[in-house]
Amino acid sequence: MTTQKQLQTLGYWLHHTSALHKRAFATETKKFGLTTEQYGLLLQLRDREKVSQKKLAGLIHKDQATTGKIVEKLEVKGFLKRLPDPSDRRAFQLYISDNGREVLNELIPIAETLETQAWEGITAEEMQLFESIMHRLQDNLYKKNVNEDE
Amino acid sequence: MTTQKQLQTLGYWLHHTSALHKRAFATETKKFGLTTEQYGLLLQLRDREKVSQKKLAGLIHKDQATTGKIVEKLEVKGFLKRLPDPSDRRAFQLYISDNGREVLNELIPIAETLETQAWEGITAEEMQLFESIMHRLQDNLYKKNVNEDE
DNA sequence: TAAATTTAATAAGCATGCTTATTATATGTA
DNA sequence: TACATATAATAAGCATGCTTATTAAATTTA
Repeated sequence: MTTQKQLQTLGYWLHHTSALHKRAFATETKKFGLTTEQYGLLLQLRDREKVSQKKLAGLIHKDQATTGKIVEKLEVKGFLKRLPDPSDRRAFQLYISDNGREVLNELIPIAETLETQAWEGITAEEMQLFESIMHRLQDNLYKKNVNEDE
Repeated sequence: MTTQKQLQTLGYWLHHTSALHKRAFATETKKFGLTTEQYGLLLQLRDREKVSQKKLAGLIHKDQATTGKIVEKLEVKGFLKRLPDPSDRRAFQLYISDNGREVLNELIPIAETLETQAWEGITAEEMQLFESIMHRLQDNLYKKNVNEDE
């Protein structure tokens, strides 16, 4: 609408829409006290065992330091366990806990409902195209991140 | 690809793609030391005068506290000025500074180039559809944020 | 006008996210 | 084996972003 918006369309849309989604998730799941990031991390652990934090960081597309902080919080809440890696004393082996599975069982339907509501009025074809465009955007942006190491 | 991804498709895509864009912007503009948020805020001030922080927060879709922090950083860097509002002693009137305009003149072409590169291989029609889907997603998510107050 | 309520900005506390540095441990090479 | 290098995790510092509380000033109302 304004000239300004034109100038930062993609960044504005991605960031703003992402923020709206994050806020909606927070509202819906307030009583569980998990952020979208903690939820996403737990999901990755659900069907995996002995994952190191380094490996997990790759799975959730975050850096190791950030991943470590989120893991720490989930451990304090009792939703995952950090066991020593017998073959590498620097590393942990992460496991989701029973409490973690239980909270996921509550959160997953909420996340799915939110997902459904977010896509309301959007056809399957449109979703597919959206997905395909997102892939290309990610590829293009990923190349920019990788190629230009200072 | 995995079951996990299915479960948080939208949140994952929005957040991850947004992060890729933000990192690319940071890489390209490293020497100016402005974040995407600071850039977006300055853009909003470019063609406006006497904007309060409250008003500005609405323009950039952020809360007042966060907006205040970003304004503070831009003021320290000399890219905007905070003058007292003569009609309301609680409020400021914000103005972009000459230095702010100069840094925008450097940043805008970089942001535009990044935008072009991000959309590479995506047709004008696809962009339009993407935009339209984003609008609907935002509408749907916005309703969720507004309607369910506690 | 006086008291109650609202409002603009800020502060404090916490979570994510990035970068750089540190520590302890592994691995590779001489 | 000894030394150099690489690696997993953490710490510290800073920015965004949210929530709740505070302060001073504005507005409403009684």
